[in-house]
Amino acid sequence: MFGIGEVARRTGLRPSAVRYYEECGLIEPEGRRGGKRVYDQKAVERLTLIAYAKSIGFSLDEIRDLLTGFPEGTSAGARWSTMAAGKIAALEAMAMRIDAMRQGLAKISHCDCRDLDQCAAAMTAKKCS
Amino acid sequence: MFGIGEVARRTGLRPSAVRYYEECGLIEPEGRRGGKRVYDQKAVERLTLIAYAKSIGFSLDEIRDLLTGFPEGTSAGARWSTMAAGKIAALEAMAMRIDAMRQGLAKISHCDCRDLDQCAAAMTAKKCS
DNA sequence: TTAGGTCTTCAACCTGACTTGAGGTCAACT
DNA sequence: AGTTGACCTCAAGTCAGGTTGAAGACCTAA
Repeated sequence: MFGIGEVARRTGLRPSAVRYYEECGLIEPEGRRGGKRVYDQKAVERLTLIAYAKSIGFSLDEIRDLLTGFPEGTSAGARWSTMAAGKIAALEAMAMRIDAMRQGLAKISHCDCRDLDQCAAAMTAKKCS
Repeated sequence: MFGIGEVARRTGLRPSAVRYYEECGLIEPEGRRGGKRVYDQKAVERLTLIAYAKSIGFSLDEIRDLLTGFPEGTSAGARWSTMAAGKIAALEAMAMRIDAMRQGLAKISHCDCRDLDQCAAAMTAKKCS
């Protein structure tokens, strides 16, 4: 049994984040002892899962769906792949966006306008090389 | 000479955004007429430039630097390439981050854990395939 | 007894780029 | 005279994912 500080230490989160996740409905302490939250090993595991889900792009709302938004007994694979479907498309879009930004940056890096005013004028005229 | 609404229409921005850019020091109206902001063609061009800079990843703070943070007479190319240097690295990092997320998503999509608890336990044990 | 350490709650703050709303001005048209 | 419509200012709200601070409770060791 761990206090919130210990759970935080074990998961790399901060206590305030753990409380915040509780407020968002992602996790509940196993109980209270003298008013203090008490957690078990499963909480550590669940928080690790949450941290991982976050790292691959899920919002807290989505993670709550992942954890509680499926019929009891739905397999992990089914949950994950349902949730991942839209995310992958979003990542694809983001990757294309980044590529466009990179090309934009490359283009303006060898701009030979005299000054920004000329550059701006060229842009407005849609003639900026 | 245009009012703020006309300038906004020509640049695809909203009047509130133009006022906000003014507050941030990115642009000034050419003057006031009866209390109302009045803009010239250069303002339209400058706002177009601002919108473009935003689209390739610059923050408003960075755009203010771009416009006003160089010695008078610095060429457009010099300004852009200075500003772009760090951005390109940041984009690279972001692209790698997205790739990692994509791989994470692909991995968990064919997870064969019975349920999320098992999946979480496997993750904590660093044995999640 | 007192200090230290860990925890509690609740409200307020933070970032960035705006938007929204209230309440008012002003000129033009009917 | 009245009514649009475009504009003004200033304060506050929005989004997410938390953090920070104040004020207090509780336990333990010196």
